[in-house]
Amino acid sequence: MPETDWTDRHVARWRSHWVDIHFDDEVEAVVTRISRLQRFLKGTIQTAVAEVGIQDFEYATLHSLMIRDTPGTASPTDLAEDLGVSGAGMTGRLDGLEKAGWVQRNPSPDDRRRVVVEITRSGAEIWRKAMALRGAQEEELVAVLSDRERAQLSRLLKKLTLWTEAPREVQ
Amino acid sequence: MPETDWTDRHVARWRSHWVDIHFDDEVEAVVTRISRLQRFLKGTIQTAVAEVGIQDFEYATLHSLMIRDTPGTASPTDLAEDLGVSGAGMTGRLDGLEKAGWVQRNPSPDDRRRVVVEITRSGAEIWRKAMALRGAQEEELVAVLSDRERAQLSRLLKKLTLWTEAPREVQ
DNA sequence: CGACATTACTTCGCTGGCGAAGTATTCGTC
DNA sequence: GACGAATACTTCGCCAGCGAAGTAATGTCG
Repeated sequence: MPETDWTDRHVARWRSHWVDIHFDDEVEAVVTRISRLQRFLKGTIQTAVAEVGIQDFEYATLHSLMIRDTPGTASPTDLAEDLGVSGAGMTGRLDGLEKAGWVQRNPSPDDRRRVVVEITRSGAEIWRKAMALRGAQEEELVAVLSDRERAQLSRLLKKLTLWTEAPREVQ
Repeated sequence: MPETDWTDRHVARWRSHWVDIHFDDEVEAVVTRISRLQRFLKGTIQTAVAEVGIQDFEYATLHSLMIRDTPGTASPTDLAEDLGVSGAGMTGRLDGLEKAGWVQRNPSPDDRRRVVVEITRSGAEIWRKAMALRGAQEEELVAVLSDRERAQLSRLLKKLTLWTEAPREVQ
């Protein structure tokens, strides 16, 4: 008897209760598993950042600062867009990060409307620590797949992301 | 030249900037793509529920009520656990849903501490409408894969979810 | 050059959600 | 069967984030 995961049980339940609603098992399974994996990953980040004494949204902001083309520096607007938060929300985040000494806000020399956010030494340090913990947990997860499977999964996921990222026609 | 997605560019950027940090490209790619797909799916739900005039967390609560073994009825605690919100948060959500007439709170006959949440006719109706819109968009996404690829992806994802759901040893 | 639109942030009022404390009920056990 | 622990919610005070309005600087174009 093959092992079942939460999603298998979910789909079976659905099948028996909602026979009248149009519903593709395989689609629902893929979508549900992606959601559940993301929930798990969110949990790993949560424990990783808690360990170094930082909050998840603070880590996310530092992370976004570090993974860009100009590592460690960006405008509040860029960060807000990357992280999917509003401008107002980013102002609040930066207030907190600045008070904690993890970033610094400087006026832009070219454009006096602009602000340049820069990560500090201690900000980069705490980010690295959280990164390491988080990375280790992610590797543990993906380690259940062989190299071949990992590449296969990556390829299939990329087919989906390419579609989501493609500019959509406006009807 | 093969097409690149956001994740490819992210990994390449990482490679060039952070050569000193331990980092597995394939792991990062898988994890990042899952996150980005989830973000996309969250967006599709957002537009679907907006169309029927309901908020995402309201939809999620109704959904959780409907997909369980006893469709349409549950305790606040069950719902809170399923949805990953606190008890206090669930009280707030139910207050809103009840005021909108989509659920009803009744005292449990067996245990006077308990509350039985039940979906109303209009609650079930609005849930179905949102479901249909959401389902259509998800099918559109997964349709970029062939049947064979879809099954393959589902199988690989299941390998991961099984691991995440397995009871972990306490060290 | 000057008026109007646009851009880049910040402030403000409000809302969803959290953890802790509170209330009521039921369970366990001596 | 009485008393302390556990369970099931709700209330309370607080915080992150949102949209809208506000402020200041820069573009645009007649």
